[in-house]
This record gives sequence, structure tokens and C-alpha cells, in this order.
Amino acid sequence: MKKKSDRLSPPERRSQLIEATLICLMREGARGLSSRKICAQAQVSVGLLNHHFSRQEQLVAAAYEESSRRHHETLRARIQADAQNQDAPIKTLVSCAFEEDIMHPDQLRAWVVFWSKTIDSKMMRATHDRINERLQSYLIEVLAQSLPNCAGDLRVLAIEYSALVDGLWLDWSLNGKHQSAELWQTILNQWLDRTLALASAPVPD
Amino acid sequence: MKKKSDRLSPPERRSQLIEATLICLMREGARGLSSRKICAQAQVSVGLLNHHFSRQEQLVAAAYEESSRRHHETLRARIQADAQNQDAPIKTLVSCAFEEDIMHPDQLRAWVVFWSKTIDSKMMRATHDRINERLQSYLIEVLAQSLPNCAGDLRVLAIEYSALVDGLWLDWSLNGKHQSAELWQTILNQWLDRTLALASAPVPD
DNA sequence: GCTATTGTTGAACGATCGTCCAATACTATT
DNA sequence: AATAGTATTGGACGATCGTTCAACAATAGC
Repeated sequence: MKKKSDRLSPPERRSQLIEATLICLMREGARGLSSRKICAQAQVSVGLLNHHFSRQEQLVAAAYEESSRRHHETLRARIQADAQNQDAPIKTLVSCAFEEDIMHPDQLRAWVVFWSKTIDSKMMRATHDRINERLQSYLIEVLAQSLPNCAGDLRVLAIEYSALVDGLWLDWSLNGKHQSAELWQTILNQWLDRTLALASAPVPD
Repeated sequence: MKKKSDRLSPPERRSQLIEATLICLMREGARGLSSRKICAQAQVSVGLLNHHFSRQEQLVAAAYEESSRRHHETLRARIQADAQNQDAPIKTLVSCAFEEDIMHPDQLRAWVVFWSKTIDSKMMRATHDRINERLQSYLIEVLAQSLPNCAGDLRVLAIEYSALVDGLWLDWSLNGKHQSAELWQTILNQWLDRTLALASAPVPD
């Protein structure tokens, strides 16, 4: 037997289980949310899950948090890397919205599961609210940099943007014939163009 | 015993089961999708379900179709009833988007379930595509009436609109503190104002 | 009124679910 | 080296899942 030591520190094991959860949810959606499948993915016995997470709900909430954290981090990295658009970082955000590591259809599979759990779980709702507020704050920050002379409420604009992007992702991912994201990307681009044009000249009256 | 005849014609029984499914999904979300719960809601024995629907998948697809049909019908009725806005029926559509019978948070519970099933079921995906295309055609029709002089592609605008509305509904329904839809309604109103303004004067160059 | 058809019932089946827990294996402390 | 503490295992439990099916009840055709 080559097994010498499979023991990990609790934080390592926890994040390993979270990783396995994300893989299962991205692969199978709601059908992948199973203690046994997740533990099999992590190559770990079933009982271990409840040693590190008291209930499945807590694992899912942690996975939601982690998925959002990664998403957020990827966005930050993209904006930071794109120095030439620093005057309007929202352009960078928009232009990479449908790239593979930002939003893959598989990832939306997992998100739909998170949303469905958010509906009937207090803890998931709290997690969702926290995640949402973090992303919203960041979006406001990005918009403030992009539209320094905007008269309108940036928070409102941030909600509109994230709603639009979520809706486009949904439509794109659920669509039966989603080869390319070109159409949805174009829609988002046009929305940005219009928004930027209006924000620059907000008083045509 | 007062039971004289509980027997219904197949179409009646089918729609009764579909109705029960919608109630269960709206009440409990994914947890409500259970043959036994649905049959209990319909006050009917478990075995009857598989007599009228060969698999649960077919029942869910039928419920999705029915839910969309009702939604569509309600929208049509609103627009038809609102005669004064006949020049821009999109205004009517927008202004009632968050009214109770158009989109209740409970209804989104059911929709999230439909979406999650759309991800890993061929039949559900086909149903989703059919539903989506019907709604899109209607939206294009409404937009054509509202923007007779619009130079842009109405199909693209329709996709943007429905994505935005879906996203706003999601954000509104999942939000922990969603007392009033006022904020989201305002966002949608402002989007429409901007869109109408640009469509009326599309060549500022 | 008899028969064929069909809507309806509810028990039963096997599968899978989340969780629990006694036993075990590993690590750290003394 | 002995002990305490904990990470890990995997079987067991009860619940619930979707589906099947033989039996029953209501209807339709004759």
C-alpha cells in the first residue's frame, strides 16, 4: 500500500472539500449536490464531510462564498492587468464578461444551484446577501473610476449592470444552441456604449 | 362517504397535476419537486402520476410550458387593456413588470427549478428554447409597435430587455430584504427612458 | 346486464439521500 | 514509549425518492 499519509490540516481539507463541491456542481448541477459524490470526488470517505462541516448547508454556503471570491478575484486581476483602459475599467469588465475563466456555462450550473438553495435557506440567503454586497461595492468603485462626471446614482447603475450581466449569462447558458457568446457580448457592448455616451452628456435637455 | 366520482378526463387530470406541480414549486422550490408532494397537493394517489405522465421530467416540462403560457397571457392582457399607451406598449410592459400577478418571488422559485432542470435534460432544454422563442417573438412585436422608427435590430433589443428583466427579478427575489420592488422598478423605468430617447434620435452624430 | 376499456389506488421495490457513530489510524505531547 | 487528541473510515439508520404493478372501480359500447 502506497498510502503513507492522507491526513491534511483542517483548513486544507475544508478547501479540498469545497473544491470538490464546485467540481460536482459544475459537472452535474443540482444532481451533483450529494455528500457521497462530493466525497468521492475528493477521494475521501463519506463520514469525513460531517467532521469538517456540520451540515451540508454549510458546505454549500462555503462553496458559494469561494466561487464568488474566485470570480471577484479574476475580475480584479483582469482590470489590474489592463492598464490602457484604466480611464474606464468598466470597459475591461464588459469586454471579458463571456471569457471562459470569467463565466463558463458550467459555472452557471453551479450558480443556479446556489440560487435555488438561497431561496429556502436562511444561511444561504445571508451568504448571498454578503456576496452580492461585496460585488456591488466593487462595481460601484469601478463605475466611479469609469464615469467620474456621472450625475446619476452609481449604486443604481451597478445593480442594473449586474442584473443585465446575470440575465445575459442565463440566456446564453440555457440556450440550446450556444456555440458562441458573440451575440450576448455584442448586446453588452452596446449597452455600455449607450451608457457611457449618456453619462458623458447627461443633460441634453 | 361523499366520494361519488373523482374521475376526470385525461386533459382535466393532466392540468390538475400541472397546477399542483406549480403550487408545490412556488411554495417550496426544488424541495417541492416530489411526486408524492405533488400528488398530495392534487389529492390524488401516487400511482396516478405515472399514468398521465410517463416520467417526472415530462410533468415538469409541461408545468414549465404552462407557467410560461400564463405569464405570456397575462402580459398580453395587460397590454391590450392599457389602450392609452398603445403607441408604446413597451411602457405598459415595463410598468407592470413587478406587479404581483406578473412576477411574484414565489414564481421565481419555480423558475429557478425549471432553469436547473433545463441544464441537464434534453427535453427541458427543448421546452426552454420553445418558450424563449415565443416570448422573444412577442417582445419583438411589442417593440416594433413601440419604436416604429428604430434603426437597430429589434431582436437584439428584445434579448437585452428580457435579460435585464430576468436579472432584476433574480436580484429582487433573492435579496434578503425585498419588501418593495420600487428600486428595481425604477431601474427598469430608467432603462426604458434611455432606450426610448436613443431610439427616437438614433443619429446624434 | 355484460364485457372491454381505462382511470385510480396504494403497497412494494430498489436506489439514493444526509447524517450518525463506533472503530481505527495518525500525530503531537509528555 | 506511552498517552491523549483528532483526523479518518465505512457501515448503519431512517427517510424519501421515482417508478412499477396487481388489484379495484368507474365508465363506455354492445
